[in-house]
Amino acid sequence: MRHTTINDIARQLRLSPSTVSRALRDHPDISQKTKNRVLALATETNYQPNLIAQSLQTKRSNNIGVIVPEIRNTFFSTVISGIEEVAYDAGYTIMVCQSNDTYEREVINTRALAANRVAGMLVSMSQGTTDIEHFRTVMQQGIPLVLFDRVAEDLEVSKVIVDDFEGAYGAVSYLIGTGRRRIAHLAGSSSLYVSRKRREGYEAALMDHGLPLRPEYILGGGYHEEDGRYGMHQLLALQEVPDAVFTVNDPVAIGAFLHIREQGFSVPDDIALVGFSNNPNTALITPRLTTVNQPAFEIGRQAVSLLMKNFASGHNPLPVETIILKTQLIIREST
Amino acid sequence: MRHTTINDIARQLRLSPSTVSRALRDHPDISQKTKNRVLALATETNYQPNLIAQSLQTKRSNNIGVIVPEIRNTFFSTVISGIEEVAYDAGYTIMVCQSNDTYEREVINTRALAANRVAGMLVSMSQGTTDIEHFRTVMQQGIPLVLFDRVAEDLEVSKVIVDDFEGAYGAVSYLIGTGRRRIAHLAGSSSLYVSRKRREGYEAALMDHGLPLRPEYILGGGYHEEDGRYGMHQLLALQEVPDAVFTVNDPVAIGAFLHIREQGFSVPDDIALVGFSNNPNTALITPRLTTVNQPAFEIGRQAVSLLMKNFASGHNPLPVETIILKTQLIIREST
DNA sequence: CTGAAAGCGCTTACAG
DNA sequence: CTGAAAGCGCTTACAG
Repeated sequence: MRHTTINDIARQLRLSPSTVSRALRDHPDISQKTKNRVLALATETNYQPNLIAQSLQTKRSNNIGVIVPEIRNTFFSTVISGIEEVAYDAGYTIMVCQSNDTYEREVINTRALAANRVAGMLVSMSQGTTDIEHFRTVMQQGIPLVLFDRVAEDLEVSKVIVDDFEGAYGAVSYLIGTGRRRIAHLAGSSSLYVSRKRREGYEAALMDHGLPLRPEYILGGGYHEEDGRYGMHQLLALQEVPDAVFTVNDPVAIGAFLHIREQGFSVPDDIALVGFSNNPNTALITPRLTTVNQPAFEIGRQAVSLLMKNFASGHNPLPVETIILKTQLIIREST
Repeated sequence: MRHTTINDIARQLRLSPSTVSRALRDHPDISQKTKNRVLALATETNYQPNLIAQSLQTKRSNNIGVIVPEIRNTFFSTVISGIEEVAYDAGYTIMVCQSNDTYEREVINTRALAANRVAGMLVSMSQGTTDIEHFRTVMQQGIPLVLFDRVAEDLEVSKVIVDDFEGAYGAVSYLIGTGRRRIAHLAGSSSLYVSRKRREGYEAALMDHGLPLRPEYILGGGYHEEDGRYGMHQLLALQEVPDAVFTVNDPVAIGAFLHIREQGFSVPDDIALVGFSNNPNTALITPRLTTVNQPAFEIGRQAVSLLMKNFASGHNPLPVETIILKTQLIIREST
């Protein structure tokens, strides 16, 4: 017998389990004397309520599910920190899954969390996800869902994002303002809404300043350092090498930077560079990288808060809400 | 009615819940025909077993609790990635808590996870923890526990660590080999076993090479960038400024580096620098930082594996085991 | 091959 | 103020 139960306490005190249960939750009906006896024995036997049993009974869970592409990735781990922070204060524990950027695993993750009857889910989509039926299933099961950063455009669900278009537009406009004319874009995957928005911001900035859109300057790819290296490798092979590169995120910017340096070019003299996210390590590189700040911790906080608002609303579902946080161009030495 | 239950299926098929339960778990007693009917309806109604109810009944949980000082901190988020990877393959989901490096919150975290009746716990201790009674409680409750990286010396429990002494000894010996003689150490908190071991390695290396131990060269502190800055600030104020610094971890090394640079000194010309962990961003700084590699992802993998070995052993507890992973000195440009 | 019954550890109307 | 009973969604001896 490892864990003390309510029945153990009831037996020892010659009370009914109902009374013990009420005493433990400080029900007004119960006499102070009984409460004291129960509490004393509970402390003595190190009683801890079985949350599993409690959840089954009350149909309320104190767990929140989180799915991200990769836990080790500064942006996501910072978001998770923010989520945990707020969840902790509200008495929730988080269950964390990673999709490894694959659709299959994301689907399995949503199933596992649903089977665990989490109170709600917070998801940042995998790069490989185009079918969003699994999210519909989650919602049909009555599990509140909030998407953050990597969201699905055509899913009617609450979201927390940043002004990706604006952020990209501002970054590219700034590059143009510093005299750059041949600005390339390492764009990530077009399957992700967030990437499409950033690309649109890039394109709009060029057009608004009367610069041509050159297809060879827009390269798709992934979101990791190696994708940045590879993309940069391709750009350097061009007839007319770009004089600036705006990347879909910071890891790609860092990969691009490393490749540029290895090839003997200089940032920013030969090529200016702007990333997206403001991961801490962008400030560590020499030259320190210009980047678009994304408030990762705050995204996490807002996402859980939004989710918990749904818990509070009971069974009448709240209207869908999209929170758009402001980005900010952090100008440093790579531009 | 959101989630389909076994009873729903039983009613529709005019079967008993027991039969449905058996059919679902492919029990040999049940006829193939019945199994087919059950499975078909289960799929159609999108039945997902209620893991909560299952856990309560079987007294087995498919959740593993993880407590780290901080989720956003490359080392820990990488360990968590490793944990999730192995846990996922074995059908477990992880519940992640952060102690924010405080004892109080660590205690609350262990309680919350115990109340959730996790199958086991994986913990890296907070800086503020000296009393380890809460871990004893966890063990008394029959919850397998494995400590990693930041472990308690006098707790009889399985652990996954690296050869901290060796790692430190090797790093400092290397510094001595390159001609450095005034080697300081930013040592972290002496409450942590891991820090004491690294410090011992530092001291042993000095002594073995006939160098004096200078108290003013050994500075306690925390584990973050700002602690490195502050420690370095103090070292630079010394009569005789050190010509090398070995730090308890990489964030501290980075803080020290930034302060050195801001003060107009050069790494490694004026001061050589060695960190500990080999966080990815140490390779991003110019000059790239020499550091002691700690296999973070592997630490995570080994820790869960050890934990799961305990699940398998049933109620006869396994002998305590300590896995010591090898470190490796990564020589780069800061030395 | 299938079902009735009991129970995992709780909570909560309903009585008294 | 306290207790008996039912039930949350499952599983598993025990019968038949």
